[in-house]
Amino acid sequence: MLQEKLSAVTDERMSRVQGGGETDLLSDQARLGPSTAPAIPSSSEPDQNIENIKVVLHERELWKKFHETGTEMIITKAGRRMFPSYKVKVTGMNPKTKYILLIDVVPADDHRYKFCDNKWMVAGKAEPAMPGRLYVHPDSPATGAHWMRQLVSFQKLKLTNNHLDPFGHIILNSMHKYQPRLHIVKADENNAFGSKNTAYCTHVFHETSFISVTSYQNHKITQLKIENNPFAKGFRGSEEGDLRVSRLQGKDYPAISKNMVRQRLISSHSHLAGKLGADVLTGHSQVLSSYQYESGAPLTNSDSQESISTHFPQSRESSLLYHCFKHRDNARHLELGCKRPYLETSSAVSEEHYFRAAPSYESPLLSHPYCTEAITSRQACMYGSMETESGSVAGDTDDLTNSSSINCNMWATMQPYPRYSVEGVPYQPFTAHFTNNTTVTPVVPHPTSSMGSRPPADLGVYDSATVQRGLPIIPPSSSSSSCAPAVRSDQPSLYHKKPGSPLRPHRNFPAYPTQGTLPFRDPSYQYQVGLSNAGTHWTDS
DNA sequence: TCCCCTGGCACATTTGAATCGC
DNA sequence: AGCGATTCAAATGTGCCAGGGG
Repeated sequence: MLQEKLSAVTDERMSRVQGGGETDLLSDQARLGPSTAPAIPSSSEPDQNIENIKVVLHERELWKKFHETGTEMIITKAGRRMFPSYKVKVTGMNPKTKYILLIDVVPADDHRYKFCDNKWMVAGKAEPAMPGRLYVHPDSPATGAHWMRQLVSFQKLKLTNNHLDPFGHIILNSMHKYQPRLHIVKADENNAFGSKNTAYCTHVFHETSFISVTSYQNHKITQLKIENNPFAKGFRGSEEGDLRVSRLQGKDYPAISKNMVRQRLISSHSHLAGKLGADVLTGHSQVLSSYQYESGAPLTNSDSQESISTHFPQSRESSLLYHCFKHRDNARHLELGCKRPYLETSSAVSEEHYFRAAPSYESPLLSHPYCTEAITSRQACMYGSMETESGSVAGDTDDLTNSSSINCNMWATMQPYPRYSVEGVPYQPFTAHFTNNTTVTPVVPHPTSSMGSRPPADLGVYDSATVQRGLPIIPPSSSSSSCAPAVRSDQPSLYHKKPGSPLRPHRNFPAYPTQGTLPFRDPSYQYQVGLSNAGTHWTDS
């Protein structure tokens, strides 16, 4: 359910906020003016409005450094942390209200890239999207006071290229560009997942976009990592960071890494080209910059040969996508929004515990940066078949903390390319995983049935039935009825519907960890199979 | 041949248990 | 017995590189 809610981001109001890396809706409105930023709906509880939450990216300058160079993130089979790590300072929360903070990583476009001539170039069309997953902050759910008390760090988030990753890491394709997004979900006893008052907002910092790689391509990025990452201190010690290599190889002379050679050759050979690239960075790249992305368009230029360095503007105001969504209407809207695309569900599997969401970056959102009350008419599909479970659970959740068994959770959701869903690109199923302390989850998949036989999410598209049950299904090759932009009418469909699509195992989960059976530090511990239902009670952390 | 990925390596940091003293 | 500080080993996180596969 949460997944779907989050996915609904694409179909909901999104606003672009600039400056300071802070998602300040009010200031954004002031900047954008009434035409693009409707006044915030009045509320009887202004302090509790989730739209008042401000998020500031920690170490934004460092992020910008990487961004200007072209951030690369290593992905490995075992999972690799992000560096810089994703940390934010949150303000504006209601100290007593409980929130869930989570991150997903969505494709920035549908291109595959290659590092050529010292810059990133489009190398073709993106491979099928990986199974979408969410990383829920271990402290979730926690009170606003908790989140605001200190920096919120997502440093333990890991990226992997293992399509069958059993640890719940975020699965990405190598040589693809991605954009992390922060979601803040308001959830407490009176406003839990699945409730009609559920509210959440999404924050996107463009500085945090990156290209996933299995080994660093840009030597500058390598150096930045070495210089700034404490774990890479062992590679410091020389200006080029290659002294260690010489030591390791027992050489008396500094070794030149392959990468360095390549970089230097490139730079010397294409000095002019590099200059041109720099111009690109500083020039029209800025033009391409944020708006395209924010508007839901791919960041990359349509020209397949154009350097994507344009996507890493050298300097620009920190811009981010801000999306605020709030359920004020009854659940009917949500249900309608979800059911419509998935009506012809093949109720086949009972893996109804996965959330799927189909967020998109459709431009219409920009034109209506924020509009909470008006959203109900076009609620995105945020709820699958959560009603049943949520309803039954809503009241026995006081023992969330006690029921250590539900420490981790994971669910699938749909993740479309920003605007490609219209073009038939299959949505990615999302699998969120709650880390150890998470006790509240939108849904509770059965450890054995749901996870074990889970369809593959890498190409996942859900039919109407599976969506309601949270079941990923094989993605249709293309579907015009799929995405929000295409169906953005009253019942925006964020999912591709392909009745009869066979279900495929999401991945080969070995034995799904059961609650309390895994060592706390065991990676798999984070990925509890079970997802508690919506409407669970929140406990103070 | 080229590009990309994998696994192993050495080094640094982090974590947590064990120990000690108060 | 309880608490805090310290120590130390294991676990974890890094980038680099050789080698392999498509």
